[in-house]
Amino acid sequence: MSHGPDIARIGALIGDPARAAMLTALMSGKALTASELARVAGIGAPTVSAHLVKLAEGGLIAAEKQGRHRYVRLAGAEVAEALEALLGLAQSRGHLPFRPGPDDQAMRRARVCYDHLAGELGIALYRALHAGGALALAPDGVALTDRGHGLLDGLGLDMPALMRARRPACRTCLDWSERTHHLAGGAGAALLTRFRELGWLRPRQTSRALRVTLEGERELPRLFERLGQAGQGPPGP
Amino acid sequence: MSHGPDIARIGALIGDPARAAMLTALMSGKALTASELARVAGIGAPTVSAHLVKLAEGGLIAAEKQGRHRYVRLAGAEVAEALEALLGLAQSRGHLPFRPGPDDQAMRRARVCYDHLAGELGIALYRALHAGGALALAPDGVALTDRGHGLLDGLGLDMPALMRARRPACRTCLDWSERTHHLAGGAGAALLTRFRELGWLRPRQTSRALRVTLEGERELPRLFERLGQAGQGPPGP
DNA sequence: GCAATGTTTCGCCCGGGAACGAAGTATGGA
DNA sequence: TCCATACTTCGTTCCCGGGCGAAACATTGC
Repeated sequence: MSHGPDIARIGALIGDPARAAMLTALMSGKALTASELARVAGIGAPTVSAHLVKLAEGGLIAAEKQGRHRYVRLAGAEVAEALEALLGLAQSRGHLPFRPGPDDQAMRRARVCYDHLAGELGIALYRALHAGGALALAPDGVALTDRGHGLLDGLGLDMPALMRARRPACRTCLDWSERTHHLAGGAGAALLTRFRELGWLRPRQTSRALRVTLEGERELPRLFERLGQAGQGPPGP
Repeated sequence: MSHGPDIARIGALIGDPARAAMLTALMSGKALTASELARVAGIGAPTVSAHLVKLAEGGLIAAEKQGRHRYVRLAGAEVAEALEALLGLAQSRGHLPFRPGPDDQAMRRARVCYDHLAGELGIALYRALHAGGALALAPDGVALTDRGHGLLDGLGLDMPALMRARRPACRTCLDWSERTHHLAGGAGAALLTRFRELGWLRPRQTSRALRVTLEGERELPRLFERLGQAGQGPPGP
């Protein structure tokens, strides 16, 4: 009898189409209400309620009552990472949605992955940071170099808060559409927030895909180039 | 309606206890026969046959007839990585096996993760390589430095073959028991093979856990120290 | 050839669980 | 206070899918 964690319970939770749709919707990072999830999953309110109980028992979601609404979000970045890994596997195995619609292209361009940026833009950001010498390998993953610290500070991120947080500043996450890594962790989240503050990216109502504004189209490539060129100088520590 | 890959199909495949047991057993990297899988999963031969059809249709396993046996293995490193991610999530969510037996401790010490080393020893290997400056951040993950190339060559790995292969030499994989990264990819696989050739690690019949031989107990820590100290010199490129 | 072993196909049973309608409970607003 | 909204609980239905036994099929060895 083989040992190890009980993978089947989690698989079964994700394996139901309605629950999978709900979890995928929650990958937007937004906290959704039970009735919004019902609409997303195409099922009735009682059924959603039952599903939420199971997902909560399984530790995949966290719910919070607020007035007469019940706001639901993913239980944490860990859950999001595992879901993203599964999305990647599904993608590579050809388990695609009914038909790749126009939304699909928007998803590949830029989307929210729990709380950070994914898709082509997410990859470009990661590559630029890497090229600029902002990232270094740490014994437990990726870490910010001094130069990276300076670059992000220059972008207006609240670096003291980032370093104070319990959450690791840098993580990597396997991007399902690009099949390579993008930046997650506290810094990844802060960067996405900043891009929204700057009006470069806007969330959509219906999907995880992000809309790139005109300013974003102009400024983001410029930023990536600037970050990447920071690496032309002498290498950091 | 949210878009993206169809995560539910894969979840459902993994969500059945029998199939989950089979997949977990296949994480040993060994190709198992249908009847061996039946014993592992505790079900009859006809049921296994049906499961194998589904897993193959889902792209999770690859089967190969050889005489009157049917050898089954995971469809690739991608599948193994996603399963390991799920194992990690299950672990962190407290979805543990019935009781943490003695096997459990062996699993945490050293085990096979598809074709490379995982567990405490896997982490120690990764840390040593990192400390020794053998690994560097690449735009698409982790890469071997020149020094790393030399170190592995010194260990007797067939480096030309490794570089020639289509498969990336370095990947990282999230270790479920240690909650941090270990080395996967071609180099990870080659290192495990080498440790077995050297008689430091031996596979077990029943589980993914590896037995550390007396030589292994003596030589592996020594090796890790040697690798780590390589980094004391001037930093590589 | 025949027996032994390994795997698949077929037919059947059965349980779990997903879904809904209706009724019950909480919250907010008029 | 009374209604509307949001969610949950209960009871019921129904179907999907896992499981097995028996038999068919395939391969090896004697």
